[in-house]
Amino acid sequence: MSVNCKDYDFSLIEPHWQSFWERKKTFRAEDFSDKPKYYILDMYPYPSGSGLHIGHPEGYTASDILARYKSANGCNVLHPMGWDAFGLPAEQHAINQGTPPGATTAKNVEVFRRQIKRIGFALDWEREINTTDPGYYKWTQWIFLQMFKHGLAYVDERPVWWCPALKTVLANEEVINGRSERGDHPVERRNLRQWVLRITAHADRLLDGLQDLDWPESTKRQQSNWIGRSEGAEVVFGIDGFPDDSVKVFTTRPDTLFGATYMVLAPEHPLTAKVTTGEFRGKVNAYVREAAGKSDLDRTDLAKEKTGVFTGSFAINPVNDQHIPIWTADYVLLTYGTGAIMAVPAHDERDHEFAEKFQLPIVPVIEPKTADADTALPYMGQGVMVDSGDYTGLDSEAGKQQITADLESSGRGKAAINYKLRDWLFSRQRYWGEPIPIVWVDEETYERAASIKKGAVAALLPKEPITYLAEGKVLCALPIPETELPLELPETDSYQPSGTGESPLANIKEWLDVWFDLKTGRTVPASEPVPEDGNWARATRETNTMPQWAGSCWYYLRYCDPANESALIDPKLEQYWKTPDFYIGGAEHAVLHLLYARFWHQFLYDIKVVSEPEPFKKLFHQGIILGEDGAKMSKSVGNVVNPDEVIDRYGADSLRLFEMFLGPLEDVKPWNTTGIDGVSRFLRRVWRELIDRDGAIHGNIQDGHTDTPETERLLHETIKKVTGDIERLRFNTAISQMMIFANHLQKTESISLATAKVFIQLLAPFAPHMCEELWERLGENPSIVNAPWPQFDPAKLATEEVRIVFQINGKLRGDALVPNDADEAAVLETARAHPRVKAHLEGKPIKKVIYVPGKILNIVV
RNA sequence: GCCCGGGUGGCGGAAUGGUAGACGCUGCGGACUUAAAAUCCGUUGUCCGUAAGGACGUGGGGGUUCGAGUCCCCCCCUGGGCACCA
Repeated sequence: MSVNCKDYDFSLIEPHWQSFWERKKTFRAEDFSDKPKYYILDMYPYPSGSGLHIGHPEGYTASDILARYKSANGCNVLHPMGWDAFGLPAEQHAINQGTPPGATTAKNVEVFRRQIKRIGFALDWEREINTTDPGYYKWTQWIFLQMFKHGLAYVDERPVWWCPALKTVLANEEVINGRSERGDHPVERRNLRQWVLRITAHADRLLDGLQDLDWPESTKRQQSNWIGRSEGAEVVFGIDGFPDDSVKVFTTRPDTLFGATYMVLAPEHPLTAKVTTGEFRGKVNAYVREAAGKSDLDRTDLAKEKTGVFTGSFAINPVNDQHIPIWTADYVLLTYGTGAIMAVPAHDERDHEFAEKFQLPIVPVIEPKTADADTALPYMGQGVMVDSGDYTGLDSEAGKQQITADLESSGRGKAAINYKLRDWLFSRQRYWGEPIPIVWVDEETYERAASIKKGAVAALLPKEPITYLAEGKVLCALPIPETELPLELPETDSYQPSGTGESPLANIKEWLDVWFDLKTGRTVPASEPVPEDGNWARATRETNTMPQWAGSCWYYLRYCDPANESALIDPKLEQYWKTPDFYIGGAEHAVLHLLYARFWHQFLYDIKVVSEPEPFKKLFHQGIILGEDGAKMSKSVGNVVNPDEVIDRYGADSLRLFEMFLGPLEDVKPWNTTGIDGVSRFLRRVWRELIDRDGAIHGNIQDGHTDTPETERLLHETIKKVTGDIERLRFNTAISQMMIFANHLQKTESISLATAKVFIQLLAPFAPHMCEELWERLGENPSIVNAPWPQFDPAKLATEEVRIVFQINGKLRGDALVPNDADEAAVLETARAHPRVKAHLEGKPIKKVIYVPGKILNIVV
């Protein structure tokens, strides 16, 4: 039923059709439909307290246009929405205001849902998910347990970013220039017990898998750089005076081994203290202490000037037995390679800078091959080896192979590959995250649990126990099996961090200390008596929670089977929906989310939960919308545009249309308040052309009317252009074309009803509310979504005459209409008759004529 | 420093090597109106010219081509990512 209004009153039309779609479940995705499936995924939002901002509807509108277009093309479209709702802000709100994070989150989600529904997206709301629902995070925990079982999760005491203000540990990626990403507080290094995921085990697969993905090249390159694979060799150096020790270094240039004039150990390298000789001990100790106190920021960004001290010892170069001094310097990182380098100042920039400063010898061993090459040192390119013993004269590439092979056969080295990628620090000392489903027991208890045949706990144990040393006692990790999941967050009144590096959960004693059934994994508070049946032992729960990335690593799978209580996803549904066919979201997730999710997906592939090796075949990044002043929108600058206000004033269809009309989807572009008047005018004009002042079909729209050839051609041009532009996500030019058609409509006496309907169909994915209303008023049954997408007829695009442009020496001098099939001679004749062309040809012999049929005739004189 | 993008009217932007500036905004002039809003018509790259027309014009400099915003080389500016990764 259409809306009772005569004018284009979006405030009535939009809510009407939104409720129609909801009642009729218009956008419900049908499991196992015979239609081809098309799965469109938006990066789901974090429901912040400030509500939807103008950037959200950009990507969502783009995916929505595609969803509606695919539906009209006969696809069974899955287009879901959900909430990435764990995270620090709700917890900080709890600390400040005392409101439980769950309550804050629920409220924020409600606001987001209402705001998103107001924009009229073709979403299947029955599949809505929320990462903080126990029914959802049960499976996040389940995946963690599988990783635990397969040896991909481990515990390590390691230096991490500690933020004193937030009283929590941050991941590398949450630290920007030595300050916390959230809150901008200073951070420092501290050693803490952490859960770590072995993402490095997937380094090669994560790199190789990129190849076949239809992703923006820059995003692939960013991931590839992040993984940072480099090939080279590990070389073993002896140490003079320490016959039982040796130092391994990693180098990508084994061909420069003869140019190694000193060695550097990272200050934290275990051998640094050991090889330091008496007279240098004081200096070295002081240097190491100082380095330990420095943040990575100080060690990298600010340390333009290289520092370091000599240890007093000498390393022995395996290729020529040369003794070279061993230094320690903080430009060598413990966490990359072996934490030690051979320094080749003639062929490495950093080593060169260091050698110059400390007056260490610089020995060139590679000569550029081309004569005109820059011979200044350091020379980092390839070339011919010189002063390199038996290898002298070899090409550096060949020398690399040869030296590596020789080192390998003499046991003094081997080919090696290194990555910049580090294992993923996976624990957070926070309340508002998924609890890690682990309890800690002593060694003896662990043995008991491991020995229980057919025990749910024993079935999840990794090959090697995960242990750590606490106050002299070894503690072992036992999993809480699936039957006991979800492990829900306990309720509490205090969300304050413990301040000791442990999460607020550590303060909840009743939850923390339990009796644990070593067979089934059941738990009972330790304050209660031990249950009589079972294999009970005392245990302490893990208090760390998972990082916010966890939930988003697999959410796209859950949309396919959101309510399943017995599996993450039903295999049959996984087979049907597979992975998203199209994924859209911000480029800020180019590395982290997209890399972590790929890692989890690859793991799920290995354990046969999913059947495709990669989660996101096709990816697109929408650009950021800036404030009207060209600056990033921010509350403090006061240039934030609120979508609710835009909808109040112009309607959701205008908002959608304008977000798409601003410019290319992938571009960063400024908002423009007056610009929205243009698209709003366009919509009102379309309405007025089709609907009379009394609300009925306009008199100019006539059933059975024969359109002029011009109208017909323009209609088919528009079908072609809009269709092609949607396929290529070029929505701004699709809208331009529809504006051109509307402008024509206005200048045309009458058009057929059929033509009007086709035009409305083209516009419907962009402005769905108004088009549903018009569709019905033109006599069709809703929903317009179900009408098959219009096809253009190439025959209708052809014209009998074409405009040929005349150029003389490449300069435009006129044009004329010529018959379609005119040959060069005929066109040239027409051109020569053209007064302006004639004037420019006066007295000049024609040297050459270039004729491009249908386009141009260029006369060279 | 390294790796990616991007520089086109007053503004957002459009242009398979073939009419640069589509479409929209703004500005200006006009119609309708008592008035306003809304709507409609015209106009809007720069310079010369009354006009017809001409010259110039896609960050700068060179090149390829009958023809370059588009392809090649050098440079400048700008946005993003990484940053002592051996």
